[in-house]
Amino acid sequence: MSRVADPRTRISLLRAAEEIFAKKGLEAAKVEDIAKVAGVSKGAFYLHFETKEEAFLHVVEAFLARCSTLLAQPCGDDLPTRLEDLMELGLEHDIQLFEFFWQNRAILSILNTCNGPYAYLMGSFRKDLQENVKRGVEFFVERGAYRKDLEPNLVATLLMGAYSELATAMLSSEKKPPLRDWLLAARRIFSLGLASDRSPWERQDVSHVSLPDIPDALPSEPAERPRRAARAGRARTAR
Amino acid sequence: MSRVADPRTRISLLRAAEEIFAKKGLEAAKVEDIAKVAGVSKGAFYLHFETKEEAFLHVVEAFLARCSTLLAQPCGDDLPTRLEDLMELGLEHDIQLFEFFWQNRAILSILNTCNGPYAYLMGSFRKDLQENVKRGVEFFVERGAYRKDLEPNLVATLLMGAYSELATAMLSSEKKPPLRDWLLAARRIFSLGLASDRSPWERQDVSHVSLPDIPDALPSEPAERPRRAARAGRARTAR
DNA sequence: CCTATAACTGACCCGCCGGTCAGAAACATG
DNA sequence: CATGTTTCTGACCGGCGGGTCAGTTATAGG
Repeated sequence: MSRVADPRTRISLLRAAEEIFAKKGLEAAKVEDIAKVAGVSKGAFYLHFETKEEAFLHVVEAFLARCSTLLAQPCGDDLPTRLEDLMELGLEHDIQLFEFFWQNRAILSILNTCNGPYAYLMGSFRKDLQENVKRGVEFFVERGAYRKDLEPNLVATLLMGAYSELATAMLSSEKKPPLRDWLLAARRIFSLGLASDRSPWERQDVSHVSLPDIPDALPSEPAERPRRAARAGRARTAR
Repeated sequence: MSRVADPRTRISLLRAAEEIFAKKGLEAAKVEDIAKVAGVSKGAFYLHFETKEEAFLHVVEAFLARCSTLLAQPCGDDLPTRLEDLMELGLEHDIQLFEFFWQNRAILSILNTCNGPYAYLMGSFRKDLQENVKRGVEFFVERGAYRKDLEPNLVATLLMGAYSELATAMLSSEKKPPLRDWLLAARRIFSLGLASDRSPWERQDVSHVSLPDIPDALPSEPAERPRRAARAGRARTAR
């Protein structure tokens, strides 16, 4: 007995939420819009989510969870011993990660819109990353590949910033950039910058790498006037 | 004749706007709160600004304008010729910039809260920076200090990301960090990473540099429940 | 002190949007 | 097909907060 829920409803709601939240941010996103994009009524939305915030958290937290598993560096004992192989492995890991980011770029761009009470989402994400990168740096320092005098937290901050900026550049790009080239070039620069004397990383040509001329490709819509209708006149006086 | 406007009113309104916008973001900030913090009525606010958005733009754009002038690199002809001096000058410039950021950290943190139709603010800021950094890189490449095979846009992206992450770490710190140490360490790493063979930058100890253990010092208030009162029960059913 | 003018106040207005609920529609089962 | 059960609809509610304006207060000038 009883009617069975259309399994596509929930999924299209999540999809739509992803899209609208990414475009407008949490506050400015309207539940009606989400429902409309999903092709159902507002009532249906509230059958699947208690509040707008719950839907938001559902989308974001699910993404963060998937990120966490991906971020877990392969730090077991089956690591190659040769430095070159280690670097190669790291590069592949980077590429895989960025590939994932590209696939989920809509959700990723939501993270930037988390303000005020939801800043902790972005915060935990960063912390996760930072901790991870820091461990990687320490690993290489211990092995003597990176200089001993480096402050792992500082280096991790720089690395994280550089890579997250790369990710941002990717987000604002229409078509998928040459991730391998980008990440290889980045790794080269940091390898040379962090290497200890006895690390034999040679310089190589990466001139074929292309980056959007300037990442001005921000898909900024023509600034649709927000919320309420604009006022008629100017401020009354008082300068 | 006529009453003269209390000159402190406008200023305290701007101050208050800065504070509230930084704390809540544009959407969640309430005009009443701004007025209350400024110690005037809501009506007074609307004597000085046409809309909430206008006040927001006023605060942000004024800051961006000041940034622009600071960002203009000293690329005249009175530049020193020795590479070491050039680096020293660049470092001083970095320090000055970060000092400015520290002084204006409240406004700076507003930029992150610009979403949707106001994303272009952050966008133009980044573009400005990127363009600037890129020119710097090209300058060093031309002089033979950096490798010729580097893609200036890619390098600029990495640099910008690294430094803006540093700035973020600074923002989430209670007391002013040792900017000179941070920036010196960063410059060392990138110098080594970008240098051409014939650049003679020696490695130096920077182990005394300290960075907050992990920048978890995000001043995230205990997640004050946003906007409307929460609902009582759970979502009705539908799984 | 009187008057004109502009700054300032705060109670009020009103549209938007998060959330609700009575009823319609869909489906399973007998 | 009748019946019970659950999904789904969409008109509706309520309150929050941006914006207004009639009235009050401060000041300058006469």
